[in-house]
Amino acid sequence: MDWKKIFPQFEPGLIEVIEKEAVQRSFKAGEIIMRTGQYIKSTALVLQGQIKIYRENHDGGEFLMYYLGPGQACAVSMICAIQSETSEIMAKAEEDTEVLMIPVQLMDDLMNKYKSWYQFVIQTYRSRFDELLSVVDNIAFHNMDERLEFYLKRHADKTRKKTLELSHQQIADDLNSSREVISRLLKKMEQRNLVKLHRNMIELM
Amino acid sequence: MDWKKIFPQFEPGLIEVIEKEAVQRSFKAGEIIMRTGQYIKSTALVLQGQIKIYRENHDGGEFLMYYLGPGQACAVSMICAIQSETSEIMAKAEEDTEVLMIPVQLMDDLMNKYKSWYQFVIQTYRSRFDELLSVVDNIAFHNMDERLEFYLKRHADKTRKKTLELSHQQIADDLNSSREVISRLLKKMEQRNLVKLHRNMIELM
DNA sequence: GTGCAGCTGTGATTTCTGTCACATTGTGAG
DNA sequence: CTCACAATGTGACAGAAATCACAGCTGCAC
Repeated sequence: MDWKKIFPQFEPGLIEVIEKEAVQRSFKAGEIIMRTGQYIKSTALVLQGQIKIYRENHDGGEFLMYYLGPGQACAVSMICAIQSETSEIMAKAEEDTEVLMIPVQLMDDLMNKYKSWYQFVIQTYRSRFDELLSVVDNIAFHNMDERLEFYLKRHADKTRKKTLELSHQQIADDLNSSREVISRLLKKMEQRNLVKLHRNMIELM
Repeated sequence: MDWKKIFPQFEPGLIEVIEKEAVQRSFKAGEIIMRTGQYIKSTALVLQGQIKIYRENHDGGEFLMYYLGPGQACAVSMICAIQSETSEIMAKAEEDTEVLMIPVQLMDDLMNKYKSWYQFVIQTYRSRFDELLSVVDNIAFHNMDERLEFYLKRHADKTRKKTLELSHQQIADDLNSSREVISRLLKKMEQRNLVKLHRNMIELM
């Protein structure tokens, strides 16, 4: 797998270092990549697949924050990595996923030596921060029906498909809501001709 | 005002540059320092006072994210500054406030040259990100009563006082709720002996 | 086929929150 | 003191969402 195509902005020297020091790892769909409280030893760059970043509640509730796709990196792991701290979030492979693990110890050095790495890190902070902001906006200012629409759109964007293979229960989990509520809201959306419902699949109109 | 005492971790060379290039500004209590959509020309280091960072809704709703006190800096302004982008948030002086404005153009240079600045920036990202995470936790997983308790505690921590000078309306605004709801919840807290209510003032027990 | 497990639909009920309407109380200006 | 205004208390009601209880349906294993 040629990871250099996925990070075309990286400069030659940086590529060399990564080539030498980083480890490529695979995760199966559904596998937990990182849990709350776990010690972070490396920063993950996503090569292929999707990683779901979410928060977990003391009593089992989940709450989706965002997805990471190819070419993206986990801001939390970078921040924690730099300070060698523990994770505050959960990361799970949504599909079969390939990541490049860059050891913590390299971070400072890369930041200093390679402009393209420095910019990549800053860019990552920026976009994850923005994403978190829009998440806050959503739960602070919008009801479940609007949050559901936003969720479906975002999901469609990520997968580039108009048909989402999701059960109502999965959606409810991501939004920290309950299955019945989601079912009812989806029905209403269907009546407004925004979606068509099938078993394990939602078609966006 | 001797700002060097507030940022003791800064190295001599860095202090010199800041001394030369930065501008000190004052804001009166209640003054808006930055609004949504505004172009960012500098990063703000807080010397004195409190700055409230919040999100504003299209129809006037507010939502408090966090406060910045002396020795802290606005992560959003740093991120935006580095990329010369516009702000997504509102910043308001809660008290009379002194800040040190560092021009955008310096950011890259400071990051490269001064380890203590680099670490300060990383530290700022880290703590703001964490703070945002705990905000998300709060609205995602907790009801208004718990959010109110969390809010009061956080406020007490910030001001280091057990008596909070707040009207119910102010609290409701910060939590994007309504005055009546807050009044009732506070009454319940008083019955549980967690607080004592006075006019324009809440005493934590 | 039979049976089972996992989705989905729906009604009834309850809790939480927001909203409206109004009464009451404290405080400062004049 | 009096008036005006801001802050607070409270009841009634409406809507959103969670929860409980079931029923029907689909698809897979055997």
